[in-house]
Amino acid sequence: MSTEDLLRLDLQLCFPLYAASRAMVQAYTPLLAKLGLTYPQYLVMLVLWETDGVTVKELGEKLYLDSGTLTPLLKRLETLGMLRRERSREDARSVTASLTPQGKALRRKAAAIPEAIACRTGLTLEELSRMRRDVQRLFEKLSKQ
Amino acid sequence: MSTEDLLRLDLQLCFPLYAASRAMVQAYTPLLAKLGLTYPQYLVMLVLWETDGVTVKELGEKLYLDSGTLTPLLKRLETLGMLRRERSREDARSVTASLTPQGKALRRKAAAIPEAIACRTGLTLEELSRMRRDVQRLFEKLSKQ
DNA sequence: TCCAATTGAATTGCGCGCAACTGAATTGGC
DNA sequence: GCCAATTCAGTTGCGCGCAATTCAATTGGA
Repeated sequence: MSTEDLLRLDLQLCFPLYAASRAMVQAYTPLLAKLGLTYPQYLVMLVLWETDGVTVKELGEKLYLDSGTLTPLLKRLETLGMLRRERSREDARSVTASLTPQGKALRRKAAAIPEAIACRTGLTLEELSRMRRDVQRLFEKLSKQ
Repeated sequence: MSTEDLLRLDLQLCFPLYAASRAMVQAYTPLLAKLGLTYPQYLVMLVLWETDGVTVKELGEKLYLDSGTLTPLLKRLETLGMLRRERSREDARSVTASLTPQGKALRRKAAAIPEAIACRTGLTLEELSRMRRDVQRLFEKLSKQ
């Protein structure tokens, strides 16, 4: 392939990835709007529904986001009444986010979302699983070093 | 799979996609910094290097971005001296972006980027090609309707 | 030839992402 | 026990993305 070709938009992997990621968020948006959440806020809630009471640092490690993104996002979720933020007693540098009853209750309303999205992709569960694994591997290659 | 499982972060396709897309942009960032470009600005340049003199509308159709994103982005590229923006004479509603000599010249410096990124993924050209096709198909499914 | 509907770009407002920095708390080497 | 180095959250600033709106130019039907 020539240098000419290598710069062609339709031959890049980055562009479909970028477009698909945005289209995925757009697919979630109307479903999440019913819960009053944005997509990144939904990711934080997924973590908290699995493991309540996590620090900003732990959230950052799971979601690959830093405090510059998470601090204002968590403040918004706190304002919405989904969680409480409080300084850790053991280590006053860290802040822990814990679900309110309302935040916990939202889980039931979110339960229908994954299947709705899976349907939208038109892929079988096996295809979805393989794709997730492949994209995950790509992420790991790109993120290390 | 239970509803419990369906909400697990590590079983979603959306999250690897979101993380990989951001990691891909991060991989480009230091390479593009040498050209003075951000990743979305680079995408606009890719379009212009293929087809010089496109309207905001055409750019939006190729990149799936709207004027709210493109107008300020194009103004920044104009300030950088990469392109000129001018009202079309045939239809005064539309605005055309055309490369300056400096914008055209930047292509040569960008020529090395695609291969550098391809190496970073650690995938063969066949694997990259298959992945691009799969992600492209996912995008098409998600974006229609 | 009107003029209502449509189109295209620009603007506004908001929520990310992220780099760079700040400041307080903790740790670890001596 | 001291203090330099590190860690953690928060802040600032900027560039997207995108919804919603505005406004001017064009189109198309009566």
